[in-house]
Amino acid sequence: MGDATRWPEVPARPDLPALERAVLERWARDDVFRRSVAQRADAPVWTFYEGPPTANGRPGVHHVESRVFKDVFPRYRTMKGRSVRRKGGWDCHGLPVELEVEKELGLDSKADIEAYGIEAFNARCRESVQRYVGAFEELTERIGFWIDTDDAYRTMDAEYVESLWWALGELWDRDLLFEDFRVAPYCGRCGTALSDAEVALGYDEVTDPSVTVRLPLVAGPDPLPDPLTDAALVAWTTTPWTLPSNVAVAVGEDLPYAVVERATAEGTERLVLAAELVPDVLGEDVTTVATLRGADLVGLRYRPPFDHHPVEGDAHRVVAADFVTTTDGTGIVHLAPAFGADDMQVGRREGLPVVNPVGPDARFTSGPWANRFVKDADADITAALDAAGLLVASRPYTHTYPFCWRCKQPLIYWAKPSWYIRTTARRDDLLANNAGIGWSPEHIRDGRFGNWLENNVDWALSRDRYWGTPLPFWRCEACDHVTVVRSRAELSERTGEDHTDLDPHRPFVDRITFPCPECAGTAHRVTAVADAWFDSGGMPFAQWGYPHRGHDEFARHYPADYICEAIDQTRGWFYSLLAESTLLFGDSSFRNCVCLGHIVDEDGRKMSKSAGNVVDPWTVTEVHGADALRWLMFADGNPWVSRRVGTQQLDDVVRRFLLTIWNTHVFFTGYARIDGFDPAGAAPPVAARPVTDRWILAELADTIDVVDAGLDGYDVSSATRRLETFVDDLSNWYVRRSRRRFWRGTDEDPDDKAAAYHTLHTVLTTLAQLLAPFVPFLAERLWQDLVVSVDAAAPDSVHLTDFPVAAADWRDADVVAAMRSARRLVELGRQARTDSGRRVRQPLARALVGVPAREAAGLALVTGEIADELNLHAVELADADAGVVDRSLRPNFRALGPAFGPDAPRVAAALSALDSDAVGALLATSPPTVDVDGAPFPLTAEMFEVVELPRTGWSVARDGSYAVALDTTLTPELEVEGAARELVRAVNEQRKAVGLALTDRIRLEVALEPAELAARLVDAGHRPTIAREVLATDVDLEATLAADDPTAVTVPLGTAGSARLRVVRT
RNA sequence: GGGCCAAUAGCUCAGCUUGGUUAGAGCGCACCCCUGAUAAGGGUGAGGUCGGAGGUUCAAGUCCUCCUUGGCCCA
Repeated sequence: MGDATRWPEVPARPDLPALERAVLERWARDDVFRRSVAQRADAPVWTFYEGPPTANGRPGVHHVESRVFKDVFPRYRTMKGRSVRRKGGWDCHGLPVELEVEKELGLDSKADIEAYGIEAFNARCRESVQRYVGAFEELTERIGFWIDTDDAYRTMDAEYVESLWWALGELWDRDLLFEDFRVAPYCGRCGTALSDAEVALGYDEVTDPSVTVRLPLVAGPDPLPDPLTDAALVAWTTTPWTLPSNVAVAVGEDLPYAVVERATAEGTERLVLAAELVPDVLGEDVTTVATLRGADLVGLRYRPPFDHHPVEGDAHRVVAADFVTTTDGTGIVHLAPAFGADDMQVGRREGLPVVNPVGPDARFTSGPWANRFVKDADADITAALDAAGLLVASRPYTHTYPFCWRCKQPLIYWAKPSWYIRTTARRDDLLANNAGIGWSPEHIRDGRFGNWLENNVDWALSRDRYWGTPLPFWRCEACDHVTVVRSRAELSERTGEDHTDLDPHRPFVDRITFPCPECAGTAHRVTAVADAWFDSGGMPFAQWGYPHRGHDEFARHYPADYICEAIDQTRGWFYSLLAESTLLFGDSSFRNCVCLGHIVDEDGRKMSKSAGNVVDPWTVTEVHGADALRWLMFADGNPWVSRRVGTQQLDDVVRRFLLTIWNTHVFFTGYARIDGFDPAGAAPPVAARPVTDRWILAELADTIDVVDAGLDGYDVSSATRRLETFVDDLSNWYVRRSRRRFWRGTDEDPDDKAAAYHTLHTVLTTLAQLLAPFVPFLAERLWQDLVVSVDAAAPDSVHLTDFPVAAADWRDADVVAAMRSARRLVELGRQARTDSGRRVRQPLARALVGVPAREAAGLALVTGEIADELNLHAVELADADAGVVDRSLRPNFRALGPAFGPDAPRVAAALSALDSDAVGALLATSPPTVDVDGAPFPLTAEMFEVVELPRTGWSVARDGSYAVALDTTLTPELEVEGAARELVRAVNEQRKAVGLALTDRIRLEVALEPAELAARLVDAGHRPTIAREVLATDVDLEATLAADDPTAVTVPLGTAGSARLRVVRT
């Protein structure tokens, strides 16, 4: 062994957060992140896109989740030799930012904002975004997410906005942009449409008047078929105020409808509605005249309920729609495209007109109820229907309805002009590109995301807001011609003024006009801004300012190999990325996508400020450390299921995993210091090392394979599970079995000791590399202590190393299998010892073991391990021929099933029932054959397993095909040997009790009871063993120790007697 | 109302893709061991009709259908 190494002193109980802060300092001082990227500069590129977090609030634990998942795979790919640029990004625009600023400024509506001034308002938005960026950057660094925040793109930067302008220009040229009405939830008092998120804030249960109306059928080009003559459709709505705008009714094509007749004051009438709903709507007093399918009604015409508003085009007819159900209403749905998203969609398909007599204040603009808030007109409209003889019924209807979260007014759904991206024109491309994406979990592709794409609707792009990417559409006030401007340079050309330094935000761009290229008019910008999702979906090109600049970077980093966000982004970022790249470039901008579940508290509840169960990431990092949080994220269940984060889970990770690794490290480093182990010294060849060493190296090789394959396939679960198992194997089998090899004297068996040191050192350093992507702090500390401190030439950070590759001579399937059997047998042996009351310290002569036949040969490798672990002199394979075992058969259904089909269970039962002699007879025949109800069934060797159970009266434990029988006989020799072991243990305990160092030598004084035990120990040759084990230079087994000597202790020595002993340092 | 996911030990989760007759782990619990990893470590045990009902199959926790409950997304 060398002696020049300087192993660091490693504290038994680490302060993990402090350790991490020290690592952070080291990374910063040595510029490790930058160097890890720089040293791969010429390697093949692997591209990661940062899905920009909206910096409109302080970061929470859920941000940590996505950020550590964004970290682990780039770290891994870097170690695998790829060039992985980590460009950060910030999503700066959008309604959440505006709302935050509105709150700060005490503004309450768009009118307030405009009164405050758009320029000042947007300046505050910009400032608000920047305020939180700092908080994100700090947390990002603390959790070890390596991302280049200095190089980050910002969606509010002029170059970014210009890229989006270019993209919109491309879409315009390809006829993929258009303007049309869009129905959105709208507050008439605030004068603004609300986002889905805002609408979700204001749902409330209310009772509204619902009306059921008759719509008399009228003959169209063809006369009405017989049962429908003089009949009326029965339609139902909870928004009577939309009836004046009725243009059609919808039926379900495959639903059954009934024509019923009922008595009225004037005679009889015929009504048409869904057959299933007749009793609910009309009661029992009706006669069914005819039954037909919805499809039979399609195309029929009816008289509209009101005629206050001019209706152009082909209206007032029956159309089919798949959203029609029979859960309530009449199965005939009134359509007013101006006031319902479904209605508008059907209206587009059917070419229905839009009748919209409602103004931006949600009041009627014309007709008898002009200037009335629409919902206030419901009662009068119902009365008018009744007066016209159209009202079948009017009932209060209780449902949840959205209200404005600001002013509590009921919202209406209202059509307003809006810009759309014609994504439906590329639906097949979207689906095809989606099919090529590697989703995790896979079901996203055909499930949530695929379904969403199947039902794709055009992307509503415009928002009538302030803090966003202004749509670069300039419309001529004279001829309506639209000019799409792709850059500030183009704007300069068109205006003849220099706008190259323009801030391309409102209100600056709004002020710019230029001559219409088509006529003599002047073009003004449309006032809308883009949906913020258009910003983030454009990041693959816009982050480089492409195509105005950044051509090389774009070419090099498109598409992304990997992106990751929470699962709620399917319709957000994942969609906007796919839609924009499909429409602009024809392919998907990302190849693999990991979707994450949500974070919940330790009891599985959603985290929310109001519940007071929000876990602050800073508290976690300061109490448990970032590695603990990271490992919890990676190892707790699958990434896409919601994850519980709380003290209990974090404590568990620290104790069970991180500290187990640390304890192993402490163990190794402690002894390496004592022995001055030099890892550069000659290592015994693996094949020459003891079986335990070969075993742990084989397990290590397998762990490398599993972790490598897992990370390669974006599967952290199987990787972390394998690492947890490996760490447990290492600590609780390898180290525990090997302790003695480290602390016994170097001169006893130098080769064995060298093998142990080299093996454990290899394992720990490799483990550090395997852990590096997951828990970068602990991995770094291990690497520093185990490698950098003793090898000046080694990479000075684990994150600068290559991902480990298993050496060929580590792999050893036989040893792995044998050790698996051994550990199972040891378990049984311990059980047998417990049952028999023979504690492990008492040596026993031998055990007979039974294993499945295929494992018998390999068992020789590990019988020594079993004997040692169970403190046995011999472990022997039970031998049927020696007559000491009973044999029985265990059927193997895997082979029996296919061979015998329905007979398999009976054959299996017959095999299980055979006694030892019958088994012998069966094995003696060829082929082995079993009789079932008189019929012979010839068997193959695969169809059963021979179980050998020791026949002796020893202490037996059995599990399946494995069995252990302990010979519990205590001979005088074994008794004395047990006494020697007890004595050694007691002396060592005493050494510790009096505060001796591990290396101190002693003089041992022992008085034995009975006195002749001394002679028995000496005669059996235990004296030198005792001396060696307790580092005694002198052993006196016949000392005289006074009963009241406080420096002496009395201890029992098993069944042999007891001892009074004293240790004296020499 | 639609889509997707989940349901396995007291709790948290593996196992399901590729069906095989003994369903595993951690925590917790009970009992015990160890005392040269020691403010650590380890063992043994109890604990399961694998949400329910059908079906396919020689064989179902695993595949299929329906249902129940919870979650997410959308209407």
